[in-house]
Order: sequence, then structure tokens, then C-alpha cells
Amino acid sequence: MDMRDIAKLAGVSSATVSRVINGFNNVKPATAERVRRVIAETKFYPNSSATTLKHGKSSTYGLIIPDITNPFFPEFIRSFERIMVEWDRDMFMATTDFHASRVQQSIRRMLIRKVDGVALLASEIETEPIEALIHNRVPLVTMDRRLTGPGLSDVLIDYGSGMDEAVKHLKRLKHRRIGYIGGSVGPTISDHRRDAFIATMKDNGLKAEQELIRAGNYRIPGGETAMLELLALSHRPTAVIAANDLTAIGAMRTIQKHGLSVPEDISIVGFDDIELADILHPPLTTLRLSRSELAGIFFKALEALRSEPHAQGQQYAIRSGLVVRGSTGPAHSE
Amino acid sequence: MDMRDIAKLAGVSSATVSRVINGFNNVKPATAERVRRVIAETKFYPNSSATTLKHGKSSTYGLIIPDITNPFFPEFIRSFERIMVEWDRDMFMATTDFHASRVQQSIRRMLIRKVDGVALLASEIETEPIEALIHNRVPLVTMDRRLTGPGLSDVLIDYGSGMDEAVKHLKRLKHRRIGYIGGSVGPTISDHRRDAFIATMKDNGLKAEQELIRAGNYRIPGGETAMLELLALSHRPTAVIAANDLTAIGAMRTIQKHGLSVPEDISIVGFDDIELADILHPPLTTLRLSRSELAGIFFKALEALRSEPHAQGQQYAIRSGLVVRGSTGPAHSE
DNA sequence: GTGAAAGCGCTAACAA
DNA sequence: TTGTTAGCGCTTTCAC
Repeated sequence: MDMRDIAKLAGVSSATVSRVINGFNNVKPATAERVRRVIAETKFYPNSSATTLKHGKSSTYGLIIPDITNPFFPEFIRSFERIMVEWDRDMFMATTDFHASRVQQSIRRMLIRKVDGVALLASEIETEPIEALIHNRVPLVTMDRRLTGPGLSDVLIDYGSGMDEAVKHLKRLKHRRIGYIGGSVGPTISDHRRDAFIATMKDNGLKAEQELIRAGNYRIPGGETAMLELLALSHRPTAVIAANDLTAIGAMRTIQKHGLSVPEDISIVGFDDIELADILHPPLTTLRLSRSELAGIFFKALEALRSEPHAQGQQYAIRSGLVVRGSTGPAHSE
Repeated sequence: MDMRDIAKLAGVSSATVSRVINGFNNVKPATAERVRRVIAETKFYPNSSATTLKHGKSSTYGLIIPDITNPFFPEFIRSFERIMVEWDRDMFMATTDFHASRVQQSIRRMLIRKVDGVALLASEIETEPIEALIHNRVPLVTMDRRLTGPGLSDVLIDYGSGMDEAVKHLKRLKHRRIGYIGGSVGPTISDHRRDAFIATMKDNGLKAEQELIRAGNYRIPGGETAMLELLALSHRPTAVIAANDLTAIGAMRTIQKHGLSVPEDISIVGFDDIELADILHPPLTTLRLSRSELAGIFFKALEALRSEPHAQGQQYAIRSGLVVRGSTGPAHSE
């Protein structure tokens, strides 16, 4: 069943059917009505492959995320998908599970499907697949990579603003030995966060001790392991800031398993503010990053590059802000 | 850049380029090598729209889920995506947020994109969009709808098997007044679960009291509200089984907010065994439904119908099993 | 206001 | 082993 079949049944040409489907107004209302009736009766759906082939554009954006089981991403996807549906775009999602090879594979698939742009929220970024995108004039919007170029925009996560609030909050609670559990070693995005921590500590007249800075992996087990190391120190931190909420949850679990309490013994601050943060015991103090705002920025950035895939990209930014809940309290005086 | 360009650069015809890309072995190795080099140099990616148009098949399956923020689904998606990538298929995901109109919209998009099949895990099912699928010979695999037909398969969730374990477990702990918090009112899938509860209670010589059976909405707030109602009863249940883990979490929160303890005052049993179930306080006793197994069954069902979209569908089934953790304990004697 | 027809990039049947 | 070519379903220009 194609447009020619519809045309035949409605006694018109396929060109007219196309015009009706695409809502052109230069069709006589009676004719349009007749065509629409046939379409409904036959349950006809136009074939998007033909349209994409014709236009060279698919009205689809690719979305690459590292870990769909981190609640931050489903919450992001929900917002992103809503915007896409509203604007009549399709979303093509892929997960990397933190493997660079999966990023490459995903980008390959997206190039084959002729997506109109890629939103890359994973941090396992290699230059080769990115060059393939740029070379094929497919716009790319990255997260916190802090690099722009032709067809390449970036959304900076202003970790610093929230981090400053967090450190000031802890300082007010008399914390001096503040630890940090970062993300995976390697990706620059992890470095940005760690550097923000160190800089903020300094700005607030506190020392960021080397031994209190550990690496995690953005997941619960990473937080557990890192916290274990911190607990083994002769001189423990009284508060710990984590690179994301899952890491913070892992840290909290370890503390509690050791018979210690949050926040009585150690205060914990997360990052993201996943919905879950509010149902934990104690509820997590965290730096909020708005998923819907982030989704909106990504969409805006993609649209801006869609019409002109080789235009100079932009640097966007999104702020984070402290949400105080139960996982932070006065410093445990030793 | 298309195959003809590649062909020209490699001094062959586009047919040969196509053969090389698709791994046909009737190309002289030297020629193939030359073509491959040109492809690599030009970073060429074939246009899948053309292939889809030609074949009438897209190697894509649609996946419709109700709520991506319910951790069950990301965990399912991860398994499903892995299988898809392994078998060189693409996944086209859509979320309904529990709206029937969004199901319809999603199916529309999938028909337009010519997916080779749809996995429908949402329960907001209306006959119209389903007919559109069948009419267009797009196979459909549903979850626990218990209906099959030409091009229509179903995966039954054997709630009963696990439910029996759960009730026996609670009975052994001396529970007699066992409540149930179900899913949304309406979808038959919710009815199946509730009926399984009632039947199982009866089988075990217990009475499923009407006033102890409440409806939720598969989300945390639904569990909270329903539990509030149960707590308001003059004769409260000593144990509650929930239609999914989020509902169970909501119920637990309400109990704890009221100064009561789980499981000392009331025992809670969930359904799904999301990863989160293990990090709660107390960890949740729940009926496990394997995401990877479920994903495998859906894939198998889709593949079986792909080659013959109008073949008679099959009824598949998946079992659930009890995982005992900390949220169940001896009945509180009143 | 409507139709005829070319062509988007790929595949596969057929020819050489 | 390789090339020629028709055609998948749609859009759009041009003609009427």
C-alpha cells in the first residue's frame, strides 16, 4: 500500500496525496477530504524511508548515554522524548555501558540512519567517531567536554556554582576534613568535577587533601569501594562529596554497614538529585541538575545546528544548586 | 557521498560496492580490499533509508514502555538493547507515561518507520492501534495480555507461581490478614495480578478480604496512598503484597512515616526485584522477574514473527520467584 | 488545483 | 567476477 494506491482509490494523483498528508493548503477541500477518508479506511501510513531518502534528513536525533540504570538518565530521556514528540522528531537512543567501543558502534548506527544530530551524554569519547560525525556533517552536542567547533556544540555543567554552595554549607556545619569521591579515571569530565572540588575548597580557605580524594565509577559499587578506603584512613573525613548520587548512595551504604551513621558520623553530599535521593534514609543532600532544563538545552543546541550542520557550534551552560536534606549535619568532633 | 561515488573512486560499479559492504563472497579479494580502503578513507556510511525502502524491512523493532523512571524498564531495556545490537537490529523506543494516546502515537510512529515488529510492555492498550499494526502486517508481542492471533504473540507473566511462594512464606510467618495493593484500575494486566492474589490466598486456605485489596498506580505515590487507606482500617493487615516494587516502596515509606516498622509491624512483599530493592532499609522481599530472560523471550517472539508477519502467534510465559530479604518477618500479634 | 515524471541511494535479477 | 538497470515510495518542479 503506497501513495499511488491511495491516489487511485481517491481518483487523484500521488502528488495530491502527498500534498494532503503534508498539509499543503493548495488542495481543494473536497479533494483533500476524499483523500483523507481513503487514508483512514485503508489505515495507510506513509513510508518514512522514502521521505528520508528524498530529503536527506530524517527528523531523528540520536541520543547516546552511558548507563540507563542510573536514574538520572531515564529522567533525562523522559524530558527529551517529550520535547521530541512535541516537535515531531524521532529519538534514536543508544547505551554505551561505559565502553568506548559502544560509543563508536552507536555513532556508526546513527550515521547509517542519517540522524540529523547526536546528543552525546557519555564521557567515553574518542576522536575517531567524532570526526566521522563532523566529516559527514552530522551535528554533535556533547556534555561538559568544553570544546566547540563547526557543527559541534557543548553543554557545560557548572559544577562550580553548586560545589561552592555545598562546601560553604559544610563549612558552616564546622566540617574541615572534606573528602571527594569522583567518577571514573580517564574522561576529562571527571577531571572537571574533581578540579572544581579542589578549587572550591581553596576558595573557601580549606585544604583539599590528596588522600581524601578518591575515584569511583559513577555507580553504587564505586562509591562503596572508595568509601571503604576513606574509612580505613587513620584520620577520616567528616564529610564526603560525591561525583553523582549513585556514588553517594554507595558511600552511605558502606558507612552504615560499618555501624556508623549519616550524618552523625559522616555527612554525605551527592550530585544530580535523582528522584530516589528523596526516599533514602537519610534523604540525600545533593547538587541538583535539572533534567528537563538539560534536555531543553540539548534540543535547542541540536536544532540550531540542524539547518546549518557546519555552522560554528556554541558553548551552552547549565547551573547546579544545593538541595539540603538529611545526609548532612554538624561535623562529628573527634 | 553514495555508493556510486565510492564505486567511481575504486574503479568499480555500485553493485560491487554493495556486495563488499554486505559481505558477499563473490568479489575478488583485491577488488574488495580496494573498495574497503576507499570506504574508510571517505568515512562513508551507507544510507539505511535506501535499504529499508528497497527491502520493505528496517531491521528495527519498536519498544513501547509505560514509565522509564520505573527502574524495571531501564533494566529491561539494557538487556533488550544488548540482544538487538548483537543481532544487528535497531531499537526504537517510546514511552507512554501511562497515556493511551501516547501508545497510539507511538504505534503510529512505528508504522511510519516500518519497524519489523513491536514489543508492547505498556498496559494502556486500545484495540484501534493494535488493529492498525495487524492490518499493516507488523507483528506485535504484548506483555501479559493473554491473547494471541495472526501476527500477535503474548508473554504471560506467571504471577501465580511466585505469588504462591510469597503467600506460603507469609503464612509460615503466621500472617493471616494479608493485604494487596494492585496497579492502576482498568488494564486487564492489573486484574490478572489481583486475581492471582485472590486465587492464591484461597488455595492456601486464607481469606482475601475485600477491604484489604487496594489499587495503586505502579508508582511510589500510589503505594503511599493505598497504604494510608490500609493503615486507617480498624483492623489492619499484618502483611501487604504489592503489584510492583515501586508500589511496595511507597507502602514502606508510609508505614515508616507513621512511626511503624517494617517488618516488625507490617511485612511488605514487592514484585519485580529492581536493583534498588536490595539497597532499601529494610531490603525488600520481592518476587523476582528476570529482565534479561524477559528481554530474550520478547526478542525470540519478535524474530519468530518477522519472517512471517501473519503466522499464528504464540503464548510464551515467564515465571517469577520469591526473593526473601528483610521486609518480611513474623506476624505482629495484636 | 492537479498531474506527470525525475530522482533520492540502494539491491538484486540478469547479462556479460 | 563484475556491470547494467529497474524500481522500492515519496517529493517537488514544471506543465497544464
